[in-house]
Amino acid sequence: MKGMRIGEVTRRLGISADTLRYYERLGLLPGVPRTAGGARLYREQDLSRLGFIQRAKAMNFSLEEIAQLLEMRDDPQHAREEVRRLTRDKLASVEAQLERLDLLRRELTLLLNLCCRSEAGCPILEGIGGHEPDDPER
Amino acid sequence: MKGMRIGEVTRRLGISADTLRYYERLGLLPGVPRTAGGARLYREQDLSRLGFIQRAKAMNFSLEEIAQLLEMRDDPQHAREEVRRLTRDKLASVEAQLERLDLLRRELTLLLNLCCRSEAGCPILEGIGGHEPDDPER
DNA sequence: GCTTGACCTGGAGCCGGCTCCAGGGCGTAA
DNA sequence: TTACGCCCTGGAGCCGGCTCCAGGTCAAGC
Repeated sequence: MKGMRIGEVTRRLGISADTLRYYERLGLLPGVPRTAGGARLYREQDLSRLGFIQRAKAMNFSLEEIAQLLEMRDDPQHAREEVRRLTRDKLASVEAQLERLDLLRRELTLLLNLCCRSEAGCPILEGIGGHEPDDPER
Repeated sequence: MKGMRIGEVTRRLGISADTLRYYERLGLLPGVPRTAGGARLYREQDLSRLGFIQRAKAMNFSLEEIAQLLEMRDDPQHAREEVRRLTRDKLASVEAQLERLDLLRRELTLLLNLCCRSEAGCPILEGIGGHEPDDPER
């Protein structure tokens, strides 16, 4: 047995067959051999590559970025600086997103706390809206 | 003058005319009056509604959620519980996202630090990949 | 009357990342 | 031989939130 078929891979890695074929079309997974009948036969290195893709995805890298990382993985000699740059950029964007979300969290928390204390009106709607709702009578 | 035309609104709020019409199609902005010639005439309450939409968007509410918030804003009597539920849900999802991102930030930071110290190999690629890259020779 | 600019409409296109489908082939078992 | 399950392909559809386009109307200025 020189490899496993696509159904086996979906069972092992939890990636759908459609997605596996999609990755191949994108060029993320080149050179997967076939049976005489045309079925894909994934080798160990193909599974390893797919694992890499899954972990990079879990780190919020896009498929395009993952394609770059894979290129570097295939040729690590001249890659270190680039990998670091990509990683630094990703870290920066993650940190920016964290900051935005943290601000958002504080605002939402504040609104909820206000809402618990308020007797009349809805502080959440007012908090978002600034002022009174539309008055259709005027 | 009973209102401003769409170009004026885009200048004031920074929302494109296409987007304004799109919001109207979605039902977020009903009942905008027209000139005899068919041009939209936005009133104060329409601008206020658009401001509400912008702020809710900045709080990561989707347009669908914003539609619900607007309904409640239009009828605040029976809305408080629902607004609070929506806000609580949003807060929960923001917190979950924050947690994921914070983990990610720590992993990326760790990889970058490793990379600065390492002499051979690329700890980032190895960190994502687990083990050796594909060997095309075998 | 003509040009210019702002506006209108319905519909298509874009992004990323899948997901689904029709219509076929391959291989094994009964 | 027929049925079944797995696999193949190219292409379309989906999500949200716009964005763009062609072709038309309206209003003001010269």
